[in-house]
Amino acid sequence: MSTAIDLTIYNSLTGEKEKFEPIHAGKVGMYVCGPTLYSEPHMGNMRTFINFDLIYRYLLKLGLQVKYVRNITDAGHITNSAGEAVDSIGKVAKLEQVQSLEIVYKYNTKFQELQRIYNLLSPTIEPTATAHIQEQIEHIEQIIANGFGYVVNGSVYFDVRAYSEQFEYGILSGRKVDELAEETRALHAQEEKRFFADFALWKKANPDDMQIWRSPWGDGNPGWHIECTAMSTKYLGAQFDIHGGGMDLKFPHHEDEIAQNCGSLGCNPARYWMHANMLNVNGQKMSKSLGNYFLPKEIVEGTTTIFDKPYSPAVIRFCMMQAHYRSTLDLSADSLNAAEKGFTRLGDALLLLPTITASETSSMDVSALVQSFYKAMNDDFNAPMLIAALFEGVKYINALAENKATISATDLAVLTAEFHSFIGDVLGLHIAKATSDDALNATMELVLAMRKKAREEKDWTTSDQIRDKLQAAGIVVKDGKDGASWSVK
RNA sequence: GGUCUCGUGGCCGAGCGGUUAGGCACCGGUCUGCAAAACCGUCUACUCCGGUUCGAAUCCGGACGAGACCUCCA
Repeated sequence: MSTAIDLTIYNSLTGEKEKFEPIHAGKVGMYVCGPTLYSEPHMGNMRTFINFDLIYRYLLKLGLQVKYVRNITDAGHITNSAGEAVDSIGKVAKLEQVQSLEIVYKYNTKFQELQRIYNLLSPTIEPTATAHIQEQIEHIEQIIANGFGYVVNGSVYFDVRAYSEQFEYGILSGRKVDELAEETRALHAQEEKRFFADFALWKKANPDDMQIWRSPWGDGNPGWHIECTAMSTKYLGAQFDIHGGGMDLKFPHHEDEIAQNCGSLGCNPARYWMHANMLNVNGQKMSKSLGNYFLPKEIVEGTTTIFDKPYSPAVIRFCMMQAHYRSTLDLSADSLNAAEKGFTRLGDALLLLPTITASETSSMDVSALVQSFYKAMNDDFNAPMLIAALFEGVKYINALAENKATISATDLAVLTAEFHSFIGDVLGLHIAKATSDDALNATMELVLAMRKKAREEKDWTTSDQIRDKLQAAGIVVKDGKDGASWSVK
């Protein structure tokens, strides 16, 4: 279809929508910050991954050859609000009295399962931090050699002041180094740093650390940001096309990634920085520390206390797709119920397509409709606009089914192909077809034939009894113009 | 306190200078033995106050409100 790439992407780096031009024509390198495996990812985490899955899917739809790298953080010391280096995985491991790797393995298994449930395409590579300690060390050595890092007592820090003389620290987040000084609340335990804004590249091992690696500076652990620099460089090169992640990673994580990449290789790692917005609960960001989160599995199984019924992964995905990736989204029972009905309507229309017969001409400009699908997604992956356009198609399809509109054979083929493609391949929504259970199909055929006979004889008691008993068994009978149809609830 | 984002009809949520977003709900209709479902139609909003403009939800200023980040976070 639309072969020319006419994609616009909002670049967090410039704060503007820019025409997307890949470094290598026809190819895209994309890096997205993945989960830290010290707990099960919650629904908010999933929204980010679902959004980047959408982006990945659309890039593929455009015929681009995408190398999508999403890391798995299975080691690393982050710095908490008190300025202390913390190994969050080790912390959980200690609590549960197991080894770090057991924690990582446990939650990775869950994460992989969630990816299947929510129909996320697998990234091209999912590298882990622990498998790239050597690369991280090499980056740190280069940063030191370039004069942007210093060693103190077995730890290595990034020298923000030295860096600021040649590069702009704060280019992504809009922060100014001078202002940061006054803004930052008083921190403890950072007497090793030369400057308050310096951050750890390598942290000397504590006696009770569960995971320790050798380095030129002694035994220790990598800092929180360096793994992404090491892995993105290794798999995508010094500079690639798109770097994504959650909005909350903008500072300090992505800012520091830029600093490390510039400090080591002299360039910003990515041309386009993309940030997905947060999932809110009652107007507040869903987060572990606030405790206002629910798990992606709970909502599918109907075991969260927030919702009184389960929702299918496709409905949740659809609900999320109705909001733009850069907007916050409040997931509520109301919005999910609305999404459920809308999704059914969309799916029904899709299933109606094979029953449509072609005419000489089309009463609608199908080409324009299909172009509107592309136009929506080309505008910074505007999925809500795409869905609105799809519903234009739904109206048309319904009219066709009732012989109130016409479509040519060529247009029907195009519409069918693109409808399936945009719903299935791009939005990643799986439309359930009628059951493939032959035994059930045959049984239902018999039952409905019996009911039809009863109805013809105006035996409403039998007819209604069949309908009600089936409903109780979870099968809904719908009486249409051309006889009854059924579906499993 | 600093930096930034946002305030759209009953709800969710696009649009970001002039045209109906869309979905859900409501209401009306078609269909129907009844019901459900399905389909069609209707409703018509931009926090407030100024300004720019022929024209503003959309741009500028201010007020009020909400949220994010400021070394835990997707």
